Amino acid sequence: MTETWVDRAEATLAAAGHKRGGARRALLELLDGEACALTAVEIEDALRGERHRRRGVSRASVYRILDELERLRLVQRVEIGQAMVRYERVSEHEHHHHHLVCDECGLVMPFADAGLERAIDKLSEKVPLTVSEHEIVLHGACRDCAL
Amino acid sequence: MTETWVDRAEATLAAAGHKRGGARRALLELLDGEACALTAVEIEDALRGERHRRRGVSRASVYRILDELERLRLVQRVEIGQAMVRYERVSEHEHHHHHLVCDECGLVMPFADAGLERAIDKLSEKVPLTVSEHEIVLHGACRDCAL
DNA sequence: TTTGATGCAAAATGTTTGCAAAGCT
DNA sequence: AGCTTTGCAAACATTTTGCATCAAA
Repeated sequence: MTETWVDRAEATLAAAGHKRGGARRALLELLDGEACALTAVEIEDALRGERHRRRGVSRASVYRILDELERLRLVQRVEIGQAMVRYERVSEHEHHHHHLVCDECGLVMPFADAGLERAIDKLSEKVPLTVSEHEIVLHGACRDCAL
Repeated sequence: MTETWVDRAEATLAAAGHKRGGARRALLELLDGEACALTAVEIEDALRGERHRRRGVSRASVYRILDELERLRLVQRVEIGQAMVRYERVSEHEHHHHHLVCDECGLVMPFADAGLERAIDKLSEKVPLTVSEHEIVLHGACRDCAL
């Protein structure tokens, strides 16, 4: 891969008429390194922590930036029934995935399944809605909690 | 069907040691008549409106009652990315269904698909989680909004 | 030097809790 | 009577907004 997600995001933002900004850059870099969905508070905390020489970003900015990234389809909202919304980057190359949620401890894991995607795609054409996205969440108990 | 959902709910509640109450009864009757998921506020408003000679129920009670009904698996939470949680009754007889959401106008519609359920059930066994429930949401534009 | 980006604080929204009054058994 | 249920208001948590300041082009 020659273009990182951060690069694509920056390009998309520029094309949409945005100037650059340190807070947004830090947030993009954080999301690029995350495998799965984070909440706004988790993002804020991760950015405040000094690891990776990142700068702190105010919560309002976290929300504003995520909102704009979502509008540009660079991140997607993931709702998994935990009161808080989660966000994760949308990658062009990687496989689309969904989420497993442990209702005991709150653990969130990604999963992907080609058969399921096929079933959803086929279904999407038969439904009274022009489908643009779909979200699947499996709830249950993770291995640790199921003991 | 000889037993309504309201009857089953009342019986389940009684078995769990609950006394009867007018607010809960009104809420049960409302949910029984609803085809799809409602938010707490929609429930409160529907109950305040005098149609069906229903009584008003305070918002705190709406939440408390829904919470208990969810614990008893009489209603289920539905999260469809609209900031508010929705609730709908769980029927033993009717087919399990999922949701279509119009991101333009907020319309929520139910749908069911046996093939999809099969795919999910099969998948549920292969995943590192003891799956108890699943939720599928298709987002897009409804017929009116897609014009 | 104009326009967008950001931080801070206040406000708005959705949900939960504490407590006293009312209702069920 | 002794318990649960309910309403009201206050508390809470998350998200959004207003406004002044700062930074990019």
